[in-house]
Amino acid sequence: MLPVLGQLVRFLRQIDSPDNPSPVSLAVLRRLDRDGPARVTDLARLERASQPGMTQLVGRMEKAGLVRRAPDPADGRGVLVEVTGEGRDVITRTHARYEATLDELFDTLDETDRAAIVAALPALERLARAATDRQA
Amino acid sequence: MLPVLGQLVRFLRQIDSPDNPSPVSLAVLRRLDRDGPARVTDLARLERASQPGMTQLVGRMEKAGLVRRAPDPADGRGVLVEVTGEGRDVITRTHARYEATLDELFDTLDETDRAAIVAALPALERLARAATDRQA
DNA sequence: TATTGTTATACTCTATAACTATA
DNA sequence: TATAGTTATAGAGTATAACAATA
Repeated sequence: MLPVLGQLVRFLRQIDSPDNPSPVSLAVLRRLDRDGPARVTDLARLERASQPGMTQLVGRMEKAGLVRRAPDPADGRGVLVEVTGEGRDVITRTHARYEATLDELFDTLDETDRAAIVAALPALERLARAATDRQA
Repeated sequence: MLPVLGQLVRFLRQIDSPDNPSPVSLAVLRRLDRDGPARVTDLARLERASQPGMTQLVGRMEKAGLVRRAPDPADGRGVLVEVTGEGRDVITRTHARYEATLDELFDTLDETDRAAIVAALPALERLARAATDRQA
């Protein structure tokens, strides 16, 4: 199972594009889009990155216009990171690109295989959630 | 489907360990173990890396004792890269670690979900192969 | 000339340690 | 003192360009 997943994801990652966000960057964007603004410390913890690493990533993303920083009104030490419209566009474009490639591969399979994968998706999603929860 | 795969694999990658080979490094080790010695150029092509990148990766792996280099008797320009016993040990340990973690997650699912995933594995494997073939 | 591999160089990403500002 | 964030610095990983050796 493991080599299967590894092959798939390394392939997806190699889909080149002008604005190819790193996996962590995309994960941060998706999280901000889904859950709203978050502090650097929380992003670092949730994405299993160091706090300085997250500061730097957020810095690069801000420079690229994907997020913006604002002081946390509730805590003078804190910073709230928020996704921008351009950040949301990147999420949309990246997902569209990946989905298109996946669909293309998917179409090379026969009906039986496609049905088996579709039937397993909810279970795989729960497996992924178990993995995520285990981290926290 | 994509976020599911992304979550799973990023999680697996975060399993920390004293000797955590990079994904490409592990892929090279597995290939050498499965198919025998290979030239740098072929490894670069097969793993979608640049030739200098593969030279450097093989250099690091050789330094770590995972592979050895030997002149290609059939071509004075070529170098044959071969996995060592220690390299095979790393494959075994890494897979064991990953499989153990996957099993642990797997056990949190109910019987229906587990069956669905098991049933989809051959299809997922063909999907991964389609991805790999598309590269070549 | 073409191919194999390496070296030179640079850039991205990430980490640990040291520091600043606020609680 | 503890926490939030940043800066300083270093290392892994990978790329393109230039080079050396062999076909």
